[in-house]
Amino acid sequence: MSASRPMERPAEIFESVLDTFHDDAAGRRPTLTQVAALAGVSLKTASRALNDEPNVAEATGRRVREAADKLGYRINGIARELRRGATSALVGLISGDLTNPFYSAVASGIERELRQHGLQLVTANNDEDAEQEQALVDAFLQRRVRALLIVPSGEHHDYLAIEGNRGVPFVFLDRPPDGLAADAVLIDNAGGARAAGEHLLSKGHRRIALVADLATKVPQRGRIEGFVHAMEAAGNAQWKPYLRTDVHDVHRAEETVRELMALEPRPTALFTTNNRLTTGALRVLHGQQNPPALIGFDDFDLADVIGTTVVAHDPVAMGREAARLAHERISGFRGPARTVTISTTLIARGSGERAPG
Amino acid sequence: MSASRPMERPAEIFESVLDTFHDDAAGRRPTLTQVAALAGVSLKTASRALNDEPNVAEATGRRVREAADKLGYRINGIARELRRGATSALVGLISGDLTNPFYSAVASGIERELRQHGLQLVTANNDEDAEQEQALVDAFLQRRVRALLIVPSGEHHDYLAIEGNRGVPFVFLDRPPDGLAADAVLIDNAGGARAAGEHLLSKGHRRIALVADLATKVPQRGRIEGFVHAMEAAGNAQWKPYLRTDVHDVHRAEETVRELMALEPRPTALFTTNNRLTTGALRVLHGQQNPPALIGFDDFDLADVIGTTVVAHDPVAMGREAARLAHERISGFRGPARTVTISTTLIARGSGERAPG
DNA sequence: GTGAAAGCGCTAACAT
DNA sequence: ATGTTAGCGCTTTCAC
Repeated sequence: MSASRPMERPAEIFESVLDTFHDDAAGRRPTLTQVAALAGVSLKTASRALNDEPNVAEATGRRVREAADKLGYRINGIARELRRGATSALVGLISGDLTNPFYSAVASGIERELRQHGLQLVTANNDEDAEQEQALVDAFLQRRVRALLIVPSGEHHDYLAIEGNRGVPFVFLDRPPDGLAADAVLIDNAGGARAAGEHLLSKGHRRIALVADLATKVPQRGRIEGFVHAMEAAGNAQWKPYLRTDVHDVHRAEETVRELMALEPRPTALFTTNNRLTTGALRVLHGQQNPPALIGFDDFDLADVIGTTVVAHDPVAMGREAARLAHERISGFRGPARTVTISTTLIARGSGERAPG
Repeated sequence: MSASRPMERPAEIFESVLDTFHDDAAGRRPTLTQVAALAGVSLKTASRALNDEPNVAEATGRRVREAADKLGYRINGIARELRRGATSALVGLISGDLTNPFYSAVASGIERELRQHGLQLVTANNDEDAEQEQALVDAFLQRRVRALLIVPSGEHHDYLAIEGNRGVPFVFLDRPPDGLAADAVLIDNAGGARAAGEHLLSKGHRRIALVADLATKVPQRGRIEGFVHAMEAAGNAQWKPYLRTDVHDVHRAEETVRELMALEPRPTALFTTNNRLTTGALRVLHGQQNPPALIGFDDFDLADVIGTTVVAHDPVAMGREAARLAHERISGFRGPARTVTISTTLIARGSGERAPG
């Protein structure tokens, strides 16, 4: 996997490839004018025939269609879009890497919903980098996408405010917009985390470790706060030495869990605040005799087989809802910004039900 | 796990963006002509300035850029593309649903590689349906994608032959093109499956069950044949009563494995030919006392934790290679169709090393 | 260094 | 029922 190059500006991004285009005459496609000529009709009649517009004689229509087939004609969507108002049938999604099942599930939900409305999804990876994200937003807007769905990496989104005004709807997923009013689809992070905390408390745990990702991200903060809330409501302070935040990848998660388990006294339970961290914890804990209890935020494949208790939610539904909100805007809805909250469910599979010590 | 109803946000927040559309033409973006007018220069000079072309006076350039900023101008990529030859910077990918980690990993590899070259990925889901696939190909060609990457569902691809000739490169992933010559990136299915068979034989297994997906698909046939080849080379025929094909989803896989394990005598080992089927097998076998040996084709997340022996390959690399082939065609390469084969590795993690009975 | 005119391939408006 | 004319917003001649 090659390292990413220094960031290009969007204007350049789309030029670099066009420069490499040598041979144009060879691959030039037939135009509507040529179809019309072959069929012996005017441009507009050919257009009418191929678009199934009224007022075309049966025989004329057939002749045009035959000519089109013969030439291998395919309508030029770019020209059509320019003429129809320079706005495409594309909807952009900017998110993290699709190898993360959360993002790919979201993308899948979006794609399915958009398809219902004849819209097409264009995906791009922000590499969890705010600058890259902004460049992609620029690139998409140049492309005249109909809407922009963002699982934001950057914290401040006020640079988007002007765009929202000009009629390109934005929908934020997972993290709320900051600096502008826009539609959003969020997870009930605090509620899910509180449920996890309460569940562990109810099994008698007190020394509960919290392993969290970057505390700068709003969803992570929500999960941390929800957990803390549960602890405080129960008057439990014994978890405090076991708080670990800013654990951002699987490797660091493994290290962190290993360190936690080496403490005296060691925690009797773990709560990991996303799928990556849960994976790391499982790698360390699996096969250990007398492992601590474990609850992970985010459901994952084979969690049932491994027996991992999780705070589950539905990322495909998130994508679907986001696409629905976007489509309503595209269709002309002009109301105030809306927020859809995706609920969470605690699924007990064993790991979260182990008793302390 | 359903979405709650949209909620409205506090009144202070939504005064800003979404309900202000009373100016000139509601959502219409400023054009280069307007920028030029504001800067007091001609259309062409504005174009030159914003595209960093030579022959623009320092001061003129600055004036134009200021005007563009002031108006919130963003170049209209559609108009540019039309003028430059009606071909976009988009590359299409048609595959199965992205919730399948194989497809999302492939998509991720493609996206990363394309980005290096200033190309953007557009994804679409064929729903494993040949008709849907053909419709998507049509849609993408109308969009004037620069290349089309396909993990095909349909068996016959001769309907693409005309297009390939017209300069839109196709790259097939996972399944070879049928009916036309085109680049392809394939997995060494037969080799990987043979290795799995030999591995199980070497541990002393003879009654080995083969659980395969739709035998109509070429990759599945390759895996079945590779396995059979290993059995025949070893002079083993005892596997034959345990052959099960056309098992297409997790649920059927569970049923099938359950049925196999109820046979007398029961098989001492299982080989499942893709990630879905392996998942199904694991659901049935996990926690069983004295489970059969198991090898799965396709690596998967947490296979190390569960201890599942797999025939691994690198789907991200598949995507990367496919994008590379496509980019070379886009850049003018005109040679004959090429095929890249992705190798497989057997990763022993325990489940494939269990001895018979 | 700058500008005027032409036209990419299509559709909308207004003929006929 | 069909044709003519005019652009969509930009880049490409070619002129100054």
